[in-house]
Amino acid sequence: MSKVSLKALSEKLGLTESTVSRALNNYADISEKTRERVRATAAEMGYRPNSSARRLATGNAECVGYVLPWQLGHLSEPFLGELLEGLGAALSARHWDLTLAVARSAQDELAIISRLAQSGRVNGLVVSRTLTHDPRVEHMQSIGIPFVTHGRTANSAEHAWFDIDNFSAFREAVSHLCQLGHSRIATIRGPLEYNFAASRHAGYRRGLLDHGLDLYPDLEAKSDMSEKGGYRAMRYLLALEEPPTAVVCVSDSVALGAMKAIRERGWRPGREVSVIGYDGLPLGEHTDPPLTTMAQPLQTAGKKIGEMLLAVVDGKEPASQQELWSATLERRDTDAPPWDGRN
Amino acid sequence: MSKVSLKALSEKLGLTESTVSRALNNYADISEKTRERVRATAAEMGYRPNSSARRLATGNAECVGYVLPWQLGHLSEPFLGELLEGLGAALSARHWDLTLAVARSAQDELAIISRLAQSGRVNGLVVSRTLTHDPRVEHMQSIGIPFVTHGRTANSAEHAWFDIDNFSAFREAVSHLCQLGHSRIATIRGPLEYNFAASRHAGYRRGLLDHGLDLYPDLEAKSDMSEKGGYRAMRYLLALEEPPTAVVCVSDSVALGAMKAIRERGWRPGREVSVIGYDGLPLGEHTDPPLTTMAQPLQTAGKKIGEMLLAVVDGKEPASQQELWSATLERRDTDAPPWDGRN
DNA sequence: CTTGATTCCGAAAGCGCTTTCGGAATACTG
DNA sequence: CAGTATTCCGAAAGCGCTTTCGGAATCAAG
Repeated sequence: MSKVSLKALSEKLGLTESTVSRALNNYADISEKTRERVRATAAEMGYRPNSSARRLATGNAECVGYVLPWQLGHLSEPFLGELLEGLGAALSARHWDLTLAVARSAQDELAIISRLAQSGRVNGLVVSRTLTHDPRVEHMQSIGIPFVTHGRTANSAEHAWFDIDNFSAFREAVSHLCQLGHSRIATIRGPLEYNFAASRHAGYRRGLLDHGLDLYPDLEAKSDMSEKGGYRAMRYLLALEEPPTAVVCVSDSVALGAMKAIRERGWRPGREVSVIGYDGLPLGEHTDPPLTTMAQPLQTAGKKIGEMLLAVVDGKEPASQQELWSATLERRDTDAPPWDGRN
Repeated sequence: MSKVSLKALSEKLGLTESTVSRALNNYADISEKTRERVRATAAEMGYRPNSSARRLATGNAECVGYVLPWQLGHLSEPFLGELLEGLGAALSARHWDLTLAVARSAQDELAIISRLAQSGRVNGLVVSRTLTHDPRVEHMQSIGIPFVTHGRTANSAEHAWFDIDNFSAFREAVSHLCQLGHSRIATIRGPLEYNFAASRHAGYRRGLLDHGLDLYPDLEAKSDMSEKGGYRAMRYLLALEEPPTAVVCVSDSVALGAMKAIRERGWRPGREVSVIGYDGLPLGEHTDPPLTTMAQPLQTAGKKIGEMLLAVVDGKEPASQQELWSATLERRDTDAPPWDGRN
């Protein structure tokens, strides 16, 4: 692999390894002249410091890890690319690496975190899809490795996190429906262990209360994060004696399933039943009809997260690295006033 | 981070570092008894060998890199998750790591490949979305780092690759349309630099020839890999004096755009114009109407690729590590016989 | 011209682990 | 029981780089 070593380089230069090393690392006690000379021949010879050696000597991995959510559904993946790209961008500013920790189970996940952290392979970690009570967070805290979570937790006051304001997003979605004239508004919520699902659900309830509406347990259907789950939940809602005239869904994929159920009944999303999803997936523009959704800004989330992690690694107080962004209503064609039967 | 070192562990055991090391690494010259004793207290003390030290000593990075395609579109990302999960699975069998190389440009990409390879950070690489003439491949070959490409190239005889049989897939798609009775079959093709796009296009042409049909340049619309591109290309096709009765699209996302154009004209995909996409994206089930597509099997592609790369790293002949999988027609609702005007 | 302050570089130790080699202790032959 | 094989472990040298420290050379100041 790496053919030219520090030794080879220094011999060619007629200098000591230590001198060359310091020259390359911009130590002050190297004359500008030799520094340039060193740089030049280093480039010329194609010298690349051996990472392992460097990391061993400095005790710095120059690398952070991203814990890949296991069993991430097809549709939830638009995050992935954006996130990884952003993370990479933030890290490459320092020439740091990004290693992926892929686990097969929650147990496995903890073990992998331990290995990565304690073997000195990474200086920090980022985990996505936090649970309200997330064992990974406690684990990382006890290990003492810098980290930032993508999503808050129950004790997020103590750590660095990046999150979208799920609560406000759903509150706003419900408010929007109320202003359109709806009063029988259902929700299809996700597993409440997930912090984002719990927040969105709380936002839904708060939105109703804001407008003086009552909470009906019947109108709160639960689902997993899949289309199929949304489909089943919507069928349940449609089977109610008095079906809702609108439904807010924990995610776009769940909303997709819900729309399918609505169409199957011979109804049309955005007519008999308004539907609002969450995520702002681009594919929502191509559904039948195009799906109204709460769009979250994820273009630069990854970069932000990366920067936050670097800050924590640099010793910044974790609690100082917290960022809350907002989702915005993206109206397409599935939200409308309650149907009057005509049209 | 890692508190317990080999030294600490060996002192506690009353053994030499070297002995402990060999015990842990299953050397034959360590008695079963002490081996067990070492293992036990190692686990007890929570010993984790320092990766950098180990890598430096062995000269083995125990790590491979995945070159993240830059500017991967939203819709093409379903691959990403599957691929990374699979890669991770294959690597974790050996406790190897996966580091991500994210680039911002083609130039950048080559530089990053060099750095990763020549600094000894990775033992091998995998790159996706190959071009027919891919500079990355030549570069990796010249550097001499093991690699496998996700997609073939012009000189794929010489290296390891994993690919889907794009040619046959499109040939089959066209054949299917012919059997439905279509004779005026168009295509929306992607940028032909991409090997997959070129293959699919060649397959399209071959499919027509198979059925004794002529090739009409007018019916070959070009597009980038986006929905917008598909939209524009379809508008062009629809504006022809005699529009096609069927169109095969280089990807599902392009097909999505095409469907939009068809709907806008007041037609219906699968009625006036049949549409066949490629990828088998799950979201295709939720479009209007559900999109017929050539589905590629990517559940285990990542794992397979990982295993192939490990084989090459192990010294297996790269040319021996080549795998071609097939796509299958997934009929949904956008393929039908030419419309007779009724219904 | 001497002294003290600067510049600049070499020497050497060490990061934490692996691996070859040799030798002491034990076991096996006849 | 001498002699040869085996087991098992310790000693030591490195992997390729960083970093502290000290000293030679150069400079400015008196």
